[in-house]
Amino acid sequence: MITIAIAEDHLSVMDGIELLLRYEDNFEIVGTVTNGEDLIELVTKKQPRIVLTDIRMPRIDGIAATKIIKKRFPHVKVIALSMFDQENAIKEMKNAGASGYLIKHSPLKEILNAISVVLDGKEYYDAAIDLSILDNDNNTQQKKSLLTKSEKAILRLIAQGKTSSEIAAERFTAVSTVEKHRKNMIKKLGLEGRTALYDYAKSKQYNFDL
Amino acid sequence: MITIAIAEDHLSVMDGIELLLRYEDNFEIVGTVTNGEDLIELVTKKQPRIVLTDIRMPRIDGIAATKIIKKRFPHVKVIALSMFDQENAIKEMKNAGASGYLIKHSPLKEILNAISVVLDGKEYYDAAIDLSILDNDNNTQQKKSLLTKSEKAILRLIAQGKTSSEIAAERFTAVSTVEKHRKNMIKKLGLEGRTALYDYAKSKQYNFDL
DNA sequence: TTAAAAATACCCCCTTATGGGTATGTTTTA
DNA sequence: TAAAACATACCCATAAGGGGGTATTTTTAA
Repeated sequence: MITIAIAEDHLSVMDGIELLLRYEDNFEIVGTVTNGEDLIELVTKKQPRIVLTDIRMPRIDGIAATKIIKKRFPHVKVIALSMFDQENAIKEMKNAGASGYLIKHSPLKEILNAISVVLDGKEYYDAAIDLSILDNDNNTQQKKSLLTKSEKAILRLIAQGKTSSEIAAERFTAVSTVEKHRKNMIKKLGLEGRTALYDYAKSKQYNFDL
Repeated sequence: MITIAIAEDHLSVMDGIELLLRYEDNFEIVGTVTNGEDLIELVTKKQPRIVLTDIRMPRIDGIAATKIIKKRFPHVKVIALSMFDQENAIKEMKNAGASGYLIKHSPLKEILNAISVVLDGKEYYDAAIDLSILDNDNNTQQKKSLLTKSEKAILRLIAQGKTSSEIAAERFTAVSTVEKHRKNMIKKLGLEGRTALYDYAKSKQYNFDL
C-alpha cells in the first residue's frame, strides 16, 4: 500500500486528486491539509511514503514545508504541485528536496506516473518543464538564484509598489543604492520597459526563498 | 440527462470535475475545452444545458465567451469558475449573463449544488462571495462607468505596459493628450502612487465593457 | 588568506509619470 | 439651441525610472 499525504489549498484540485486515487486500490490517502503547518504535523504523525504538496499555501509554503519534511524524514518522497512552471519555484523545490514537480495544467493522471517514477527512486518532472534550467542548476548546484539577498529584498518591496526612495528609507540606504540594485536586476534578468521590473516582482512575489 | 460543457485550462481541475461528474449518472459531459474560442464552438454544436467555464483562459476569456454564448443561446446556463473571488470578475460575469460563480478554493461537490440550483432557475454564488457587491451593482445598474471611451481605451493600453508615447503613437494623438487622460483618470479614481494606475489597469483588464 | 562577489554610493543624461494650469474645438445631452 | 461633457494639446514644474559609468567597503567563498 502506498501511503500519501496531500497538501493543497485549492479544494477543487484536492478533490480531483482524491477522486483519482480513490479508484486506485493500492493507494491510501493518510490525510489532506490546506497549509504547510498542518502538512508537517500530518507527515510527522503518519509518515507517508509520498507527499503531494502545492507550493503556494497559507502559513508555511510548500517549499519551506518540504525542506522541513526532508530534513526530518528523508525517506518521504515529496512531489510538488504548482499552478505555474516558474523557474525559480522549480529550482527551489528541487533544492528543498522534492523528487518531482507537476503543473496543474497537466492531466491529473500524470500524478500516477509521477508517483511510480518517484517511488522507483527517480525524479519526475512535468513534460512542460524545461529541464535545462535544472541541469544548469545541477552543474552549479551551489549557485543560488540569480538575484542576491539585497536584490531579492528590494524586489519584494518593488512588488508592493514602493518607490526607490521609500525602499531606501525602509532599508536605511541611499536612494542611489536602491536604484543601482534595480538597474542591476533589470540587466541580469534581461528586462526592458518601464513596468517590466514591477511585473517581474509581482510575478515572483510568492517565489522568494526565505 | 443534464448535458454539460466544460472550459478550463487547468487540466487538473478539469480532470477533477470530469471524475466527479462521471460518477453521477444523470450528467453527460458533451465536451471539454481549454479556451474561450473552442468553448463557443462547442456550445454552438452541442447546446448543452450547463456551461462550466473558467474566467481566465487563452484567446477569449470566460467573460467574453459568456456574453457571446448568452446572446446566441440564452437558455444555456453558465456557471463561472475562478481561482479568485475578485469583485470585478464576479460583477462582470453576472453582467455577462452567468447564473453562478464558483471559486476553486471550494470543494468540488459545490459544483453539483450549483448545477441543481441553476437548473432550478435560481442563481448560485459561492459561500465565500460577498453578495453585497452584487446588490450594489444592481441598484446602480444604470450608472455608466466612471471612465470615458478614450480613457478606457488608454487604460487598456496602459495595462499592456505601454508608455504614454507608445499609446500616443498608436492612437495618433499627442503624448500630452495621453498624459492628460492619465491624470484625469488618476484624479477620478482617487489613485496615488507611481504604480497605482498601472495596477488599476491590470486589475480591470478583463473588466471593460466593450 | 586572498580573490571574487555583493552592497554601498555617487556621477552623467535622458525619458517617463504625475500634479497643476489653460485653451479650443467637437459631441452629447438636457 | 445652449450647457455640459469630452477629446485634443500645450505650458510649467517635480519626482521617478532607467542606461551607462566609477569607486569604496564589506562579505563570502575558494
